[in-house]
Amino acid sequence: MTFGKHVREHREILKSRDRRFSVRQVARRIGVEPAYLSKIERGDVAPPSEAKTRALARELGEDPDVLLAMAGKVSSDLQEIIRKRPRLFAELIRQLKSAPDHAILHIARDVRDGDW
Amino acid sequence: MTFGKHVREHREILKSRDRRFSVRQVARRIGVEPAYLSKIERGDVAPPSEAKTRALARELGEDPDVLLAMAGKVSSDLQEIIRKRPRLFAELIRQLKSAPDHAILHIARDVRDGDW
DNA sequence: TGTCATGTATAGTATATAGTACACATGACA
DNA sequence: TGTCATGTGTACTATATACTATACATGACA
Repeated sequence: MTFGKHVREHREILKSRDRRFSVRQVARRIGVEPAYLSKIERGDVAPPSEAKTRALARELGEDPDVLLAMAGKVSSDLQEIIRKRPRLFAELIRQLKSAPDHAILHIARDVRDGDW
Repeated sequence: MTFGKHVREHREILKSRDRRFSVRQVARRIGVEPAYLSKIERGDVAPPSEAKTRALARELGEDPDVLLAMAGKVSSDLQEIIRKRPRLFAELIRQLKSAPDHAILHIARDVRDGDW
């Protein structure tokens, strides 16, 4: 599923229940021209900037990290965390490349619970 | 320490022992114009692309992830790993933001040893 | 049946990114 | 003392990114 199709699909679902989710109105709320959002949804142009993608996620009630990923981006706050300790994070992330989901989830939970 | 100063410093050290580490010769080996490398080292222009930064790291015997971090970038292979499972990695990385180095190292070791 | 909002086609713009090409002054050194 | 490599100043360039602005055809609906 491409970024555009995904956005269009979700927006259409919301629109079917609330007509404030038209291209024009959503565009207005996220701060872009309607024609631009239209082109984005049809894949006519690349996904928008991180800021606009975040606004769109908020508007559609979606996870910004997921939408950013679909846009081919990684959140700038995550990048900053990695850049501060590149060796440590690079190694860890590459180690986790093929780890099962539950392992990653488990580690995150342990860290959150202060098991380190 | 900026990217440029760092590169210049390290290249100069190598050059003092081996004159093949002149701006011109390093530039030639990494595939850029000498004037461009000169400008990069003096911070006259932004750091080069990921590919050139990697070539430079190889040339200087440095960790590419570290040099990329100094260039304000995160390796594209890491980004791809994150983008494939954005929710999991986003949560984990944010959890680890203020974790001590040894904790991250410890986790990486556990994962490598298959303790998951 | 007029108006109003809708989606979209077309054309254009500003800024950033990632460099090249060439010329020139300087210092080493044979 | 001529030549050669060195570092760098100046002037461009190509492509990507991230949009805006305007106009138009269409369908709803009062």
